[in-house]
Amino acid sequence: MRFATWNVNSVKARLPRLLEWLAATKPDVLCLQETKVGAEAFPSAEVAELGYETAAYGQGRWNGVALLSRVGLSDVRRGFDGEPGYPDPEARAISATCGGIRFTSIYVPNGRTPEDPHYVYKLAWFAGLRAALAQSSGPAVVAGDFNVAPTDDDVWDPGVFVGATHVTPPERRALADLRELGFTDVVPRPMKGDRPFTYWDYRAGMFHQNKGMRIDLVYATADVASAVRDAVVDRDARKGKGPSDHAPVVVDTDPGSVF
DNA sequence: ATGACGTATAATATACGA
Repeated sequence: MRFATWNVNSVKARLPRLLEWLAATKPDVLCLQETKVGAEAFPSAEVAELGYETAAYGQGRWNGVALLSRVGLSDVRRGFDGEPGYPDPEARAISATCGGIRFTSIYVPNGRTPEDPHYVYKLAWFAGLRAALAQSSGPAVVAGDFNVAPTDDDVWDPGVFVGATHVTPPERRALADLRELGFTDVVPRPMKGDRPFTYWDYRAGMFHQNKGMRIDLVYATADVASAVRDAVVDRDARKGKGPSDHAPVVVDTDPGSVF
């Protein structure tokens, strides 16, 4: 199986690139984030022409997540039990069973700054996600924009991030709490350079200088993680005219593995 | 060259992103 995660930063604005990428990469399952459309406006018909079923969860202007699958898509759940909101729950998580694996596409709250109420919300959201995942069992993949760089090696210059969100000990603790549930961080290889960054700010030529962050993560249960044969950041998708500021992470499991 | 911010909206400025 090939599965992937990609923060597309608006599925409407990215639709031509998304369709081109799907046709070329052919993932069996794709976790999308920041679709920025309501479920009714998701381009389901367009991706259906490429053989994909869609489950979308959106609220219009902000957030929005979706799952695309060509290996089945069942038991769709939007959000999760006990999900915190700001104050109301936002479209940040969607789950479905595809090819025997329970996939969850997540877009974790940004947090803005460690002093901001959104930072408290971010940590509460992680805690809620952890509690919900603790209630489930079986092969699972939680993939998406975690908005946390797991280590200092996952940002281009730790000095720049002193006092900033995405690198604080409580945020990294939230990731560790998920791993303690039995999830493995499937670290991809970079296509180029020494570190597998997945996000580069649009501004000031950050991509071209490889000043990025690894914040798009794939967390897999042991059965799935042990079947992984390759994982890569598709930085080609960050190139050219009109890219998202995030690159997809593409994971291949052993063809002999059945879940 | 990958090439110097982008997306969305009750819009011509503002919120948000990380």
